[in-house]
Parts: sequence; C-alpha cells; structure tokens
Amino acid sequence: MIKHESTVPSCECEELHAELIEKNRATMPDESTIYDLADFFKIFGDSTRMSILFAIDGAPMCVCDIAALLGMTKSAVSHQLKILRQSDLITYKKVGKNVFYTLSDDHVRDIIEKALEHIKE
Amino acid sequence: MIKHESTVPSCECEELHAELIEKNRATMPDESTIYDLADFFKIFGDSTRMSILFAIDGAPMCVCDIAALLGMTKSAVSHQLKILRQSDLITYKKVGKNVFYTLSDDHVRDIIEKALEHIKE
DNA sequence: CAAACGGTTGAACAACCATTCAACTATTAT
DNA sequence: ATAATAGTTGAATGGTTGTTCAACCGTTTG
Repeated sequence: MIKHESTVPSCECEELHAELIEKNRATMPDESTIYDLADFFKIFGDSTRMSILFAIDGAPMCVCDIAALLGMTKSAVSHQLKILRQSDLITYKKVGKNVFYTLSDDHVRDIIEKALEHIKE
Repeated sequence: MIKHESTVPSCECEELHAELIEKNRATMPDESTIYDLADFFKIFGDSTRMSILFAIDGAPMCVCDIAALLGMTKSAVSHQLKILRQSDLITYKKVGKNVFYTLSDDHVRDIIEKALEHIKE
C-alpha cells in the first residue's frame, strides 16, 4: 500500500479539551504519591511474596519452614523476605539459630481481603 | 552406635516443624487464587497505569487528552490502556474519532483508597 | 575449637515488561 | 477522493526483577 508522508506528528487535543485536562489534573494526587502507591502495589504483584504473606498469616514461621512449605530454596525466600521487611509489611524475631517472621500490620490483611472480594466475581 | 553419614545439604526444619507447616498450609488459599491475586496487584504496580486511573477518575478522557496530561506519547498510553481494558478495570466508548475511557468499577476506588491510607503514615 | 545448621547477601543470568518507533485502521474535513 | 487526526498494534530495545549459585556471618553443638 501507499504510505502517506506529509503527516505532522502533533496532537491538537490539548487545545480542544484543555479545560477537561486541567480539571482532571487538579483532582490527581502528587506525582510522588502516585509513585509510592505503585511501589506499594508492586510488592503484592509477585506470587512468591503473596504466598509468603499467606503462609505467615496463620502463625509466625522461620525461613526454613517457609521454604519447605513453598517448595523453594532458602535463598530465594530470604531475598523476598528482605523486600517485605524493607516495606514494613513483616517483622522478625531471632530465636537461637532461627528467625521467625510475622505480619506486621492488620492493614495489610484488609487490602488483600478487598482484592480477594474483587477477584471472586 | 551409628555414626553420622557424610553431610547432606538438606534442611531439617521440615521434620522439626512439620505440624506448623501443615497447619499454615491448610489456611492458605489455592495456588491459582494466589496467582490471580498477584496478577491483579501487578496491574496497579506501575506508575503510568496508576496515573491513568487517577486521570480518568474525575471524568472520562480520550487517549490524546490522557497523553497530554501525563506528558507521554499516545502509543505508550494506548498500550497501558489495553492492559487496563483486559483487566476489566476500565471501559471505553467511541465518539467520532475519539475514544473515551472510564473507570469501570467503584471497587477499584476502594482498594486504591485503602492503599492510600496505608501509605500516609 | 571446629563442624554443622539457619539464614543472609552480592553477582550473574534469564525472563519479563514498559516505552519507542513505524506502520496501520478508521473517522472526519477539505 | 485526499489529507489530516485519533487511536491501535507488532517488533525492537533497554531497564527492571526474580531465581540461582557461591560465599559468607552468627549461633549452637560435639
């Protein structure tokens, strides 16, 4: 087919709907808030991390137990635990050679619960 | 007395805390549910998609407007809109040359709201 | 002390994913 | 009909990220 070549790559919507754009921009959160929000959700966006959260939801578990439960290596689990720790979603307590991990917040349960409701439809 | 065999690189936690593992495993959701949940959160785990959701939260917008508001190309926005569409988070309506996108669900607002509360602490 | 175990960490690799680019469709205006 | 605009799409690319591997630290046991 024949290519059209004289096209100018510009959009005139900005002039057409300038008011709408400004109105909607005004109701949006700060850019940094949006980034924080996306980063927060990113933590939950991995099935391994999600599994870990559910695993320790019932009772605190050590790394070795979590690895056995999920059928993964201790290393892989530990890497993900670090991410969950840095996000303040879990806390840990050393007992002898073991490190027991616990959910740090009921807030987390709420969000996951809401999402579960949305999924089941 | 039987002497210890040569060292085997295995973890003995499974034997030590077998009961705990089985108890916690019992309270976990299906594997497929966890995957669905992670996939759901993955959608929100990108600042561009999050920005789009906030942008059209106030009022429906066309692709060109969204692109102008976010300072992105129409192509990049369109790609993300496709993902949001496939997840049933947004709906669209064609009006002449334009395509207006809208949030499809109040459920989505709830989840984002909960997460915002968690962030602001 | 030395060996063994639970756990952590950094580097390397592979898989995934968001943006860009170019070409395409569809609708409207000249 | 032709050109311009709004939007979509597939391939390519560069960045991100989860897992593996090996080495390491801290605690406990012989």
